[in-house]
Parts: sequence; C-alpha cells; structure tokens
Amino acid sequence: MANCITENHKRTLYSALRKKGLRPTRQRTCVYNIIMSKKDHPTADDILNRVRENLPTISLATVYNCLETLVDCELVRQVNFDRSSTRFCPNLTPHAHFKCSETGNIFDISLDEESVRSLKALLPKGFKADNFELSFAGPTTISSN
Amino acid sequence: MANCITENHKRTLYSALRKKGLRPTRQRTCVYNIIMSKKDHPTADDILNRVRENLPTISLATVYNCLETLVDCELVRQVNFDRSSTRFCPNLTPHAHFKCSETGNIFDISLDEESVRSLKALLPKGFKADNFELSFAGPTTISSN
DNA sequence: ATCAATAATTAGAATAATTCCATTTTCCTG
DNA sequence: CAGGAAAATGGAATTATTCTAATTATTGAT
Repeated sequence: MANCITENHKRTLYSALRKKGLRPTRQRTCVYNIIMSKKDHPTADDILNRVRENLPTISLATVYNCLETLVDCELVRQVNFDRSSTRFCPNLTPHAHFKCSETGNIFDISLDEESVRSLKALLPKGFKADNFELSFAGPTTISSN
Repeated sequence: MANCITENHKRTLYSALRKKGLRPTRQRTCVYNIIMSKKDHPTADDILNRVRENLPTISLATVYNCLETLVDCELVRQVNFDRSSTRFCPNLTPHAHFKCSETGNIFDISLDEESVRSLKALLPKGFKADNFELSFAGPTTISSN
C-alpha cells in the first residue's frame, strides 16, 4: 500500500520534471517522497535528516537544490513564518496556516473556493494576485491535524 | 508643520515607552521619526541609512535594538516577505500587503472591520488568532500608494 | 547641578540559514 | 560504451540578525 502511494507520487514527479526537461534523480525522488509521506511542515534540515536514512551521503546543498526544483515544478510549497527557517508543505490545495503560539505546531487551515475568491476580492482595482499567503498565530486547544 | 507631526509622534513614543519603563533615547526617537515620516516599508539597513543623516554614528545593532523596542511597544509593525530582510511598517491599522512581482513595490491594502472578522472566521473551532498576516503577490498597474 | 545606579549604545565577533563555486559523479544520447 | 550536459557534493561565502563585553547616556535621589 505504501508502495502504491509512492508509485503514484513517482508518476506525478516524473511527469512534472519531464515537463521542464529536468532529470528524475535518486535525490529528487527521495526528497519528494519524504515530503509526501508525512503531512507536516519540515525545514530543509529536517528533510536532510529524514532523507539520510535512505541516502546517507546526500548533502544539504542537494536538499536545497531538490527543494528549489520541486517548488519550481509546483510539487511542494514553501512556507515562511517570520524569519525562521523556510518550511516545506506537501499540501497543494488552497489553505492558510495557523501557528500555535504555545507549541509552535503548524496547522493547515483549508480554504474553499468561495473563501479564496473573497480573499482576492479584498484587493482594489489595479491589483491582480497570482498567489497569497495567509497565516494566523495564536493559542489553540487542538494538538494535531 | 512637519515639526507639529513630529511633536505628536514624540508624545506617542514617550508615553508608550514610559508605559514599559523604557527610556526615550535620541536613537529611539530618531528611528521612530524616520519610520513615521515616510509611508513605506524600509529594512533595518534602509533605516540605518536614513537615520545616519541625523545621527551619523548610530550603529546597526542599535537600529535593530530600537526596532525591537518599537515593535514590542506596538508603535511599528514588522513585515516579512519570504526570506528577504524584515521590513518595518508605520501603518498600525488592519491591512494586508501586496508585493508587485515586477517592481518589488509593497502596497498596504487596508481592511475594514468586517473583512478582518471574516478572515478570522475562516478558522475552525479550537483556533483563536491573536494576529494574522495576509500578503499577496502579483502584477499591478498601480505605481505608488 | 552632581552622582551613582541602571539602561542603552557601540563595534565587532558569532550564528543561522541559505547560496555559491569548483570539482566530481551521474545520466542520457548516439 | 563514450562524450557531453545536468546534477550532486563539500566547503567557502554571503546575508540578515543576534550576541557580547566595554563604553556612554539617562534618571532619580541628593
């Protein structure tokens, strides 16, 4: 079953890479699988540690390169909270983020089409949003999503 | 007239600082005035350069210290776009930001009470937002606000 | 006004995250 | 399977920011 999911991911990854004339390397595949296999928001360093279980010699620079590629191919998303390390997110559906002020946990807050439309409607004439980022911070009683 | 505004700011600053038992130093006053005197989104480095016209010997560390103090006192706001330097914002009213993908210009998009309420209403039960950040990116035909 | 106590400023070193660079390795094509 | 392009690698470099230890400024009490 886990393999099944991975096979699906493989196809998604390969076709997205091919579309841009990029090669499906072991490193890219592994970084992508690691991100897809856990619905959280790891930093590049987290990802390095997880990937090293499979590819012990991968370097941090390569992790950064792979992540840049995956973001360019719109296979994963980048999330920034203030100045802390960039985090990476497997969720491609429209959503906001909530960072718990007590635990630091990050939650995806899914947004339906209507909410996205009303968000973009906040912009006055002359502004056209290609993308947006909405993040909340505060306390929560929820401990995981 | 410009002096008038500055006098107003001085009062605001002094009382906010006093409330926290902090001293109104020349550096803090100058950094605050510089930020209030132009409705843009300068980085710490921008602020250093502007402040040095009045206080040629101020150090970058002091600028960072002053900014931290001003943010703590809720006299100015901090804004982050991706990983680029933190920017500072004199606008304390509820607003979003729009970053022009062509020029890099940053615009404040003001939000009325109703919009703020509907933003916070996007959160499911169990989440309580102390604050939020909403930023858009894309092209615009507007050249300055 | 002066002084001591405390807070703030300063320059430069240190840190953290990320990017750059030069070299080596891998992958694809013929 | 050889040659060329792309990617991976380790380490150095860069950028933004914070820390540190020494100096200076501010304040409240005399």
